[in-house]
Amino acid sequence: MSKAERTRQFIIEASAPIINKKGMAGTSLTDIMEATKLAKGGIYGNFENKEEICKESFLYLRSQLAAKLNTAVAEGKSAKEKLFNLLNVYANDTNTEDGCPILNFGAEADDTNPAMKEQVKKAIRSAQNRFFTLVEDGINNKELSAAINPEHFSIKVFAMIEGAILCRKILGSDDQMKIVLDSIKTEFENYVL
Amino acid sequence: MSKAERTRQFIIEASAPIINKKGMAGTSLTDIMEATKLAKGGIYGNFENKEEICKESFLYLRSQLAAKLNTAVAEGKSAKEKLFNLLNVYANDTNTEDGCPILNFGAEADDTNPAMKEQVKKAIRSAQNRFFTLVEDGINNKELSAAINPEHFSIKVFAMIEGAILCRKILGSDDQMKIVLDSIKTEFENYVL
DNA sequence: ATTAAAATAGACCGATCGGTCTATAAAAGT
DNA sequence: ACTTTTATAGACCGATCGGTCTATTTTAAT
Repeated sequence: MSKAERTRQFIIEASAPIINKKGMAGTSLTDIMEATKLAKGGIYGNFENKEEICKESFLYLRSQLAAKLNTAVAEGKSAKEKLFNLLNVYANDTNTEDGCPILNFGAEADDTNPAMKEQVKKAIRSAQNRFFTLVEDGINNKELSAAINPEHFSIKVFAMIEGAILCRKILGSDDQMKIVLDSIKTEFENYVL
Repeated sequence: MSKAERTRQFIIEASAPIINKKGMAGTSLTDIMEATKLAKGGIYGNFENKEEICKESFLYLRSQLAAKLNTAVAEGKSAKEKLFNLLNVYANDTNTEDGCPILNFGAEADDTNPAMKEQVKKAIRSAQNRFFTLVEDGINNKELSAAINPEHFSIKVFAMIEGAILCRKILGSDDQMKIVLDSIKTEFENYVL
């Protein structure tokens, strides 16, 4: 990895949490310069513009979270264990400390930034697909009743979790997240054979 | 209503949809001047600063949506009808065309604007309470089984709808919203006596 | 160690930001 | 109709915005 590549990566990792917190429009280059202790030249030698930093920051946050979620699933031995592990990642608020990047970037990008919106779209599909595959595999393995609809379940669960993340941030409490996750678990249990 | 009061209200109504779309940081005074066809003096004669415009815009959007939702509930004759009417408001995307203000303002305000965050908190509580009261009344009226937990139900439903609004905006499709709302209806039916 | 290439600092740019102030215009009270 | 009060236009402000460019430093190849 060349110096520039390392610097580029360093800038992304330093900027991502700030942009996730303050938003794309709300984060200035000064913020990024302070976080990286780099001057303008150091930043713009590695990125074309601020938007590129935002995009790469989102992709970084997304991949970081995805890695945790995928590991959680992989470590589960049964469909139930996989789902519960997965939900527990969301339950642990240090994993989405500054809020879910899908929610943060999505809410800002929807009407203003089509390229970003497209990236968020991919992230949503991928997150939902993680639930979908888990359930579908469970059915195929005869671990789960065929009565569960993988598509509907994955959509509902993802929506509920995103909503709960919003509530957690604004209300400043885990209570509702716990209720939501417990309810998902309870419903899921009905389909475990 | 004095001229100033009317102008103030006019500014709010013209600004609210823009701020809801582009965000607080993303909306400039130039945007507001263009939308209102007013000069700086006209704006700042009626508001102390941009933040006040943002706050009032949120309150306006919130009350507009709340009015629709409350009407929907009021027009229902049974608990079931009330809930279904309520859900149908969310289903109709013209009502949350530029996204739910709770989601838009909440995602932006959480880490940067404590005063705004407080307003969003109230809005969440109020939205959840609408579901809660509806269910509780239904139980008291013997319309609903006491097996339904009003608190859990209201939290789950609110979270799911907010998540579905996000998905609708980003995915550009109503499909997931429909699935979510249908699923809420189906679950609710289990408790209708 | 020397040199060629790559990467960074930071002065600088025009544009735009939110916000102020005064002179004018529009309302409203008499 | 006249006057006083209120409200708005728009020039103006310093600060900050994202971004460029060159001089210098750092890295890496020889």
